[in-house]
Formats: sequence, structure tokens, C-alpha cells
Amino acid sequence: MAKWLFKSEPDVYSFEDLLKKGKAGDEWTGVRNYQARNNMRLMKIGDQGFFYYSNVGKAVVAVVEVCKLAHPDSTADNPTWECVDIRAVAALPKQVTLEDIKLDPKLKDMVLVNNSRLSVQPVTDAEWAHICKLAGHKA
DNA sequence: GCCAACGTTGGC
DNA sequence: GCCAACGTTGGC
Repeated sequence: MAKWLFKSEPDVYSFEDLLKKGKAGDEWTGVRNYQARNNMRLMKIGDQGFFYYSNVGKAVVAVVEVCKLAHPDSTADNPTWECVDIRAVAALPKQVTLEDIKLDPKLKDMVLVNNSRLSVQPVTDAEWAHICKLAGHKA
């Protein structure tokens, strides 16, 4: 099962907003970048991802999972843009900040560090396991 | 608020 | 098809 990372500015869409949607989850709309869209096309039901706060917060704060495969983004004026649906799994007991990630040699190759502008990105199994450990999250 | 990095657009 | 100009993102 592949792992991912979803970026959001907390004042635009926070983990609490997603929690309110419950098991049904919510559409991850608004992605207007081909690489990010292609990543969403690769997602399968049950794939898990981190929820990352960009700009304000700058930390991995929660775990989410894909509950609907990529489909056209209803907020886009062009059908080339797609989105998946995700739902909340759990808030992390301890947030892992961007600074933590940059300082950790095991995480320094993360896409988050090297291509900070990509809003939906893949995470390797090793990175996933390490961040879960740092965050006190039991898989 | 600034600026570097990146993606997109449009003229040639 | 190249590349300059522009817009956006996101860290600082």
C-alpha cells in the first residue's frame, strides 16, 4: 500500500474540517498541478497519507486515508483536474514539524524538503514508519 | 513582507 | 520548440 502526503493551509482547510466530515470523508479539491493530480490518480482505496500544514504550522499533524478514487474535481472549470476523497484516521499524538524533518538524516530526502511546492506527494515506507514513530502514532 | 523556486503562458 | 515574463507557493 502506497503512502502519501497532503498539504493544506490550516486556515483554508484544517484537519478539524475533515474530522467533521466523518467516515464519508471529503473531496480533496483545488489541486491544479499535473504532478499532484497524477499522484492522486495512482491512489487506491485504503491508501494512507499524512496531513501536513503548510505556511502556518509547518508540521505533519494527522493521518488520513483515501476513501474514493480519483474523479473529476467539481470545483474545476476543466475536467482534466481530478481529486480523490479522503477521510480522517487519527490526529498524531505529537506533531512532527518541518524543522524536525529537516534535521533528521532519515527524512532529509523527503519530497517535502526537496520539492516543497508539490501539494500532493509520495512518501516512502521508511519515511512513513519513521515519522509515525516520532509522532507516537501506532499504525 | 520578502524572495527563491517552480510551473505556466504566450510571443517569436 | 525555445525562452522570457509572469503568477503562485511556501519557507523564512
